[in-house]
Amino acid sequence: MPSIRSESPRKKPTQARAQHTVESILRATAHILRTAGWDACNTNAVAKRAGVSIGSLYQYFPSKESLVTALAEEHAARGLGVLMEAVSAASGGKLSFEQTVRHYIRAMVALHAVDPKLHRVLMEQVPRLKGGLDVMRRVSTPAAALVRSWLETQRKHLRAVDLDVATFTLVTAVEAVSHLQMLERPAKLDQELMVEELSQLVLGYLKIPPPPGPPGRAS
Amino acid sequence: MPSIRSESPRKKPTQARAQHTVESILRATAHILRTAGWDACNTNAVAKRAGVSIGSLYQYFPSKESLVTALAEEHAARGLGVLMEAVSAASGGKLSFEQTVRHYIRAMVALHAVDPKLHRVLMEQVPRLKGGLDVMRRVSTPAAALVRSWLETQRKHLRAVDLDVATFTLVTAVEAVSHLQMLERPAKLDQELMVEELSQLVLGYLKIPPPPGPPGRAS
DNA sequence: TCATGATGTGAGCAAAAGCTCAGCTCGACA
DNA sequence: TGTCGAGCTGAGCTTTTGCTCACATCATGA
Repeated sequence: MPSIRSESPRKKPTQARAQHTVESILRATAHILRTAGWDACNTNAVAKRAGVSIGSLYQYFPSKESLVTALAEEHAARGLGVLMEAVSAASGGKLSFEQTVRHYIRAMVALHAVDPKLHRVLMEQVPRLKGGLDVMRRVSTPAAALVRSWLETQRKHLRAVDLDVATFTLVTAVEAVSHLQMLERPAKLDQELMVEELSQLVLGYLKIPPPPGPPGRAS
Repeated sequence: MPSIRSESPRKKPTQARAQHTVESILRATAHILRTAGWDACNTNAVAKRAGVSIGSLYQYFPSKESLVTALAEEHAARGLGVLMEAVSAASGGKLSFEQTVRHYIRAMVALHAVDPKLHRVLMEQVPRLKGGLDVMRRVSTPAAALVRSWLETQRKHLRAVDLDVATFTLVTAVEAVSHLQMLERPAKLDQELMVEELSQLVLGYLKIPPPPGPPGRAS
């Protein structure tokens, strides 16, 4: 394993044939990561599954890491796209605060349902690859900004919170819970219930608490 | 990399000298994982850092995986111990519901502060190792049971929730948020604030909501 | 003191996997 | 029909690394 050997930028595919080759390679990588896991994902196996020679693979991806990173980038872009779509769909002003939260959460839960196994492998392995942290940041930063700026417009519904802190807490919690739910699929906990629970979690955290008094509570 | 070659149980150390060897090996493994990461953690490097020969390492750990798994087991046991301690410390009946939640969360946040880098590597890599999922389960199952059984005693403070679902949601969210906070250390978000935010998150999710009416809220 | 088993050593084997390169095919264009 | 370059091939080189084994050393009980 010669670690970092060549970091020269490889040629970009121009002809349709080459586009197809690159696409096959990425699809094969995703398939192997999803079904056989990180350890089984070596460049020879990817090339074989893609139906191209190992040499072709290295024509477009200078290293194994760059291959996985490229796949992660694609995966991340898709995720960010879903979030942006959800935001613009909810920005008509027709939905209440509560309804909007539920809408976002439903989008996130649905996103995690798409390809949870691949998502897991990428989340676990990409951060330690060269450039992997950048890939992660290129999604998480705008995603957080999107959430934060929405929260900003909803100040009147919120208790006194620091928006940065609240964004961090909410994004992390929603991501983690919906991710793990997809992987472990606990009995009783289907997607729709998950949306409900996460909405409770988020709303309970954000909403203005009632003045203490009447409602039955002890201590 | 001969994958699975020998799975024979290796001898358990009996003399003090051997105990020390085993301990050195585990400490070296932890050190390398923490400071140099998963890729740098090969058996030769571990042996070198531990100051023992590679042969000695294989006398006690039949494979690289068993070595990491053993470390994970130790790490996990420590974590479960902290939780159990927190539960017994809070079981005097002197603390209110809110105070107890805060007490648990403080313990969890403190736990994640101990060795976050190592924790991250183990959480990311152990699940895919042979027997790794069992190690994870041997902590997460009793931990969840502990939380669940406490919630059960607090029914009168809770809104109508399925305890299994609530346990899953809370444990996952608290773990993920405190873990990520330690790794990213966002400005503004110190440990004490984290405890506060997570307590808000958990209490907002669990507590009986107020009857709709007077308190200022829109929509 | 000696025997015996536990413990420690490290050169080196073998397999895995990243990656190269010399030469091939294919297709667009003149 | 010929040229030229983009694209494709796969045997095999090289490095890494998990792991073995023949031998040395240590500790303990008789």
